[in-house]
Formats: sequence, structure tokens, C-alpha cells
Amino acid sequence: MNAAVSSRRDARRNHEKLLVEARKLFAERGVEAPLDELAVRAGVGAGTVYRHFPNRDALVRELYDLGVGELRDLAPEILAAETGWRSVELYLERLAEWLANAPYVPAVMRRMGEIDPDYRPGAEFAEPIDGLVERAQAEGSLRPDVTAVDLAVLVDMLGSLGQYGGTYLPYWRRQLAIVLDGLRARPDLTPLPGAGLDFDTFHDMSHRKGPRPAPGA
Amino acid sequence: MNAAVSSRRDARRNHEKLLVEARKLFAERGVEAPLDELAVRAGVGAGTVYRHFPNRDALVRELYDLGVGELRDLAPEILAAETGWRSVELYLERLAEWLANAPYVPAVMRRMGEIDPDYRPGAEFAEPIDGLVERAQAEGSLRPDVTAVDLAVLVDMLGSLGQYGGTYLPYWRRQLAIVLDGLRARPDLTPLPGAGLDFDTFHDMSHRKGPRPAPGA
DNA sequence: TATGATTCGGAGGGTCATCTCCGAATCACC
DNA sequence: GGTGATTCGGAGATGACCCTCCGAATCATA
Repeated sequence: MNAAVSSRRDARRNHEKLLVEARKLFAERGVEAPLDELAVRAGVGAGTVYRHFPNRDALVRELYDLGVGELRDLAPEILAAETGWRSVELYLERLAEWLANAPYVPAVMRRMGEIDPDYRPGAEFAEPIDGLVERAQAEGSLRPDVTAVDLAVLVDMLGSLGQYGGTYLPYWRRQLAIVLDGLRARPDLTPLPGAGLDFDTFHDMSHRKGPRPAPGA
Repeated sequence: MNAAVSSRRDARRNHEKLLVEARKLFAERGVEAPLDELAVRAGVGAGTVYRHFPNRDALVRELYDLGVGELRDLAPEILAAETGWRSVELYLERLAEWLANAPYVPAVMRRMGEIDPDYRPGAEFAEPIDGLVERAQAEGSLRPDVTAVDLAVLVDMLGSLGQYGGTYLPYWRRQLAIVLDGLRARPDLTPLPGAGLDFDTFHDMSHRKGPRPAPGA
């Protein structure tokens, strides 16, 4: 899966520098940003960029894989929380914080969908999230009509606040708190509209490119 | 402000067709999509594109202005609701629905920020939204610690669900319902963290490009 | 330090998008 | 229908970007 790491120090340093600058560049200008610009920012020649990443997609793929790795590192703490509700809190907080601090991710994800139509963003996380939701609902703290997909979508929503730039970061916790209050189980709640989705149908749905249904349906 | 509308029918028809196709094209491929492709999709020659829009930015600007106009048309119904709470509901629902159905908007907004650093997205709407929040809080239905900016940010979050494509649209009402439940005033709520912002400081904040503060602060 | 292997830098060919230009076509008006 | 003004279409000049290539520089190893 991973290309071998070079034994030369300059090669390792350049590879790392290119990844760092690519994240910044893709965040600012999208994944279509000129790679010549990447070379300039990283302080290397254009040829060096293409030695490390044969083409743009290879670079995107590596950023994606590294991101999935970072997420995997977040999982243990979230799943080991004392209560199910605390797990839900941590899930939303940690994931959204990670997303908001990694503004290159949406661009990379979009491109990944074009490169490889049947990649599954974070497929390995579907099962633990399902478990987390069941646990919190079993203890009666999480409203019973939400699904794991609903939570994942909420994470995306919160993460989209990264678009405002780093200065807003301390404030998105307000939106997080509002969402969490909306997720608590309460006796007088009216149930959520529509049917809950599972990850499979959600994936099919969000990758279909067909015409949108009539508005107001 | 607006360029004069041509008196020739073919010119008006082409102008309209170009706007329609530009919205689709920008939604699919971003504002950097080739304008030659726009010409093909609209069934006109490349020269015609540049007759109507001297450059890409002129096209972006017109799409932005038209969007603001559509929002203005939404305002009366939202503000005329019977109760303050219903006004809040309509505000979130109508705006987020509009955003989710207009997937070209985020791309256009981002580009607008680059073209014209001190444009104010929807500045004219700040005052009515403030009024709407005060009304709902006065009647005791909206939690007292949210601000108009919080609501506007929530709209952006909900609108970002347009990224999943039209097929998901019937389902974002679930996230809307969760957010609304989190916004209701309740006796036992813990107050939102951090300070509420007004539109002016929020605008400064979200357009500053400086380095992000240390995470975890 | 010497040596061979690996990596670097950046000039340049090929490709694609932008935008101009002007003869041909279309339109509004009479 | 005739007429002048406006708009259309698409070929082509200009410029940007992608990616390759190879002599020069750097590195690991002994």
C-alpha cells in the first residue's frame, strides 16, 4: 500500500514539507491549485514534486490516507468514555474539531470521489459509530430516533465551520452545544421526520449524480 | 449598478441561458470551470460568453447579486410569521433549503471574497435577523443565550448539506429538527460557551486570514 | 575521503483555457 | 421587405500549467 520511505534525509524532509504545504495550498485554493506553486512554497524544484508524487491524484490519495490515520488515532479515547452520552459528546467534539482544523479535507474528499468512484470515506468507522449510538440510546441519554448517519452528517456540518478560518474556531463550540442539546433524549420530543438511513444507503445516495428531486417534495 | 438589459430577444435569451448553465457548471466543477465549456453547454460561441460577461468575475458577481435578490424575496414571509418561534423555524428552513438547492452558492461566495475583500454577504439582512431573534426571545420560545450570528452560522451549516447532492435533500430536515430542538428555551439548559458575536465582529473574524490560534485554547 | 546511488533543480515541449477579433447572421424598427 | 445597429460564432494569439528530462548536487556507506 505505502511506497517505501527513502533512506535519504533530504528526500524525507522534502516529502514532509510537500505534504505540509499541500495541505495549506489545497485549503486555500482547492485541490486544483497549480503544483508549480506547491514547488515554490515548499522551496523545491518542480521536478522534485513529481518525483515524490507521480501526479496530483497520488498526492491527494496520500493526504487522504494520512487523514484516515489521524482519525483512527482519535477513536480509542472516544469509544472508551465512561458513559454513552460522553462518547457522543466526544465524537462530535473531537471529529468536528479535527475537521475544522484541517480545512483541506473537504477539497481532498471531493477529489477522492472523482478519482475512485467506489472509495468509502472512513468505511471502517461505520461499525464503531453504530455501537456508540446504540450504547447511548440504551442508557436513555441519546434521543432514540437518531441514527449513526445523522450523527456523521452533524459532524460534517460542524466541520464545515472551518471555512470561516482559524479565528472563528473558539466559537463553533456554541453550535456544538446547540446540536448536543438537540440530541438529548427528552420526554416531549416530536420524532424526527423521514426515515433514518444506514451508512450503505447514505453512501449510495450522496454519490449519485442524478438530477435532484422536485423541490418541496 | 446593473448593466442595461438588451432590447434584442436573442441577447436576452442567451444571457439567461448562460446564467442557468453557469449555476449548474459552477455547482459541479467550482467557479474555476472552463468558460469554453460554459459556451458549449449553453449552445453559444465562446465570443458570446465574453460579450455578456467581460470576464469570469463579472459572471460571479451577477450570480451573487441574483442570489441576494432571491433571499430578499424570501424575507417577507419569514418575518410575517404569527409567532416569533415560527419565524425562527421558517428562517432556518427556508434559508437552508434555498442554500441546499443552490449548490453553486458556496463556490460563488468564496470567489466573491477573493474578488472584493470588503464585500458584506447579505449585510442588509443583519438587522431583520436581529429583530427576529429578539422577538422570539421576548416571547420565551428561543433560548436566551443565542445570537443572530449563531443562527446565521447554523444556516450555513445546514446549507452545507447541499454537498451531498440532490438525493439527500429530503433528509436534511432531520438535522434541521435536531438543531431546532437545541434552540428551544428550556429551564434546565446550561448556557452556551464563549461570548456571543455581532455581525460586525463576526465578519472581521471570518475574513481575517491570519494564522489560527493554538488548538485547544 | 572516496564511491556509487539517489535525489534535486529548472528549462522546455506539449496541452489546454482564456479572451480578442471581425465577417456573417439576426434583430428592432419603420 | 428594407435598413442600420446589435449580436453571434469560432478561429487563433497569448499565456498558464503539467510533466519530463538530464546534468549537477547531495547523501549513505565504508
